[in-house]
Amino acid sequence: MKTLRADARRNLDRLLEAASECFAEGGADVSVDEIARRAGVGHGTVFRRFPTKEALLTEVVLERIRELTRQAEAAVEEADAGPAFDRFFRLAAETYARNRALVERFDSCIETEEVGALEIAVGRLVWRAQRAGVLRRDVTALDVLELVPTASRHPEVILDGLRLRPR
Amino acid sequence: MKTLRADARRNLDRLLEAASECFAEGGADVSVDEIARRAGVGHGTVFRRFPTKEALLTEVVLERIRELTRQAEAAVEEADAGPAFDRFFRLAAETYARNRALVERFDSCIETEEVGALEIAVGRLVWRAQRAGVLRRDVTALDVLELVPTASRHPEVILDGLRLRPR
DNA sequence: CGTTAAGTGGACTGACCAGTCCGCTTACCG
DNA sequence: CGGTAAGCGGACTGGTCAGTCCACTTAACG
Repeated sequence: MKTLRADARRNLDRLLEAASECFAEGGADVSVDEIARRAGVGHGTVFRRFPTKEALLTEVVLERIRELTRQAEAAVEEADAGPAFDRFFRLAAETYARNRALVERFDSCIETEEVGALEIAVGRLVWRAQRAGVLRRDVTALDVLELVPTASRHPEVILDGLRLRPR
Repeated sequence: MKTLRADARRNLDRLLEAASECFAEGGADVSVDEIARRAGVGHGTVFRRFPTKEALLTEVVLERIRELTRQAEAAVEEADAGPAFDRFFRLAAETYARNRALVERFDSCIETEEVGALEIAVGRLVWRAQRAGVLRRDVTALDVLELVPTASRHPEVILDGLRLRPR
């Protein structure tokens, strides 16, 4: 993306901000008009930056996924594998709880680089926790990611279910 | 509802059948036209039986909930509380997995008699399992029902999380 | 400044959809 | 049968929404 004029840059930032809020609160069904209004621009402006509403939605969802990836990568650096996994898991659950669009559209992003990177990072977390004997052996990074959405309401139950049972 | 003419009765049955399939497969967003087409009736017919699309959707979802209630009530009669709970839980998870509309609309039915009856039946199952020492004490019937949707993909993890940990 | 290309926003289009209406059809009952 | 009310379905309406277009505005640069 080449350099934008200053006003265009400002509008794009406000647009992404507004879209992020709207999709988080109302899910994928909020109208482009609604988003444009919240950003304080005309809705024609939305379509100059993004060819379709879907493209805008995808960009917003991918940004959330990139954030999760950063969190997972940070957790991998922590000393203690068990708590590191727990912390990431709870944090991811909160992120999902605050982003309806993320829940609704995660699946349609499965094939993207971004989700690939997230899976790798979470895979490391999972591997370390299993190695440390605090996580069941039969779950993969993808399983963990699939469990995250529910975990916002019942984190203790899910985390208990994920822990390795002492014999 | 007074007695319908034979053809009207037949159309109503086909309509409910078609609506059930459509909402299960495509969620709440399938159009009334689509449902009418699948039922082999004109869409005007839909609106003579149900004042709004929402009313039809609610009827379909409530029927699924009544089925779950019957299953829960049957499970309460079983001798062994632990397996009875497990079986119901897995069965409910499958029902959710096959019905998008049920997942999307369960919450909006929370105040209905039907969900009340389901909560009571599941409450009995929960109580018996807790009494038998195989289910954690800190979950309610509503918690269990909230966990069901995820359980279609990872039943072992969720069920393990729900089990009482031996000290 | 003045020029100009980049940017803007709102009017417009076409598609879709829930819900209404009414002239035609048909099951039912005497 | 034949009369009739119940039932039917498709044309129609009004509203919403994604996406296009173009006359106007403005940032950027010499």
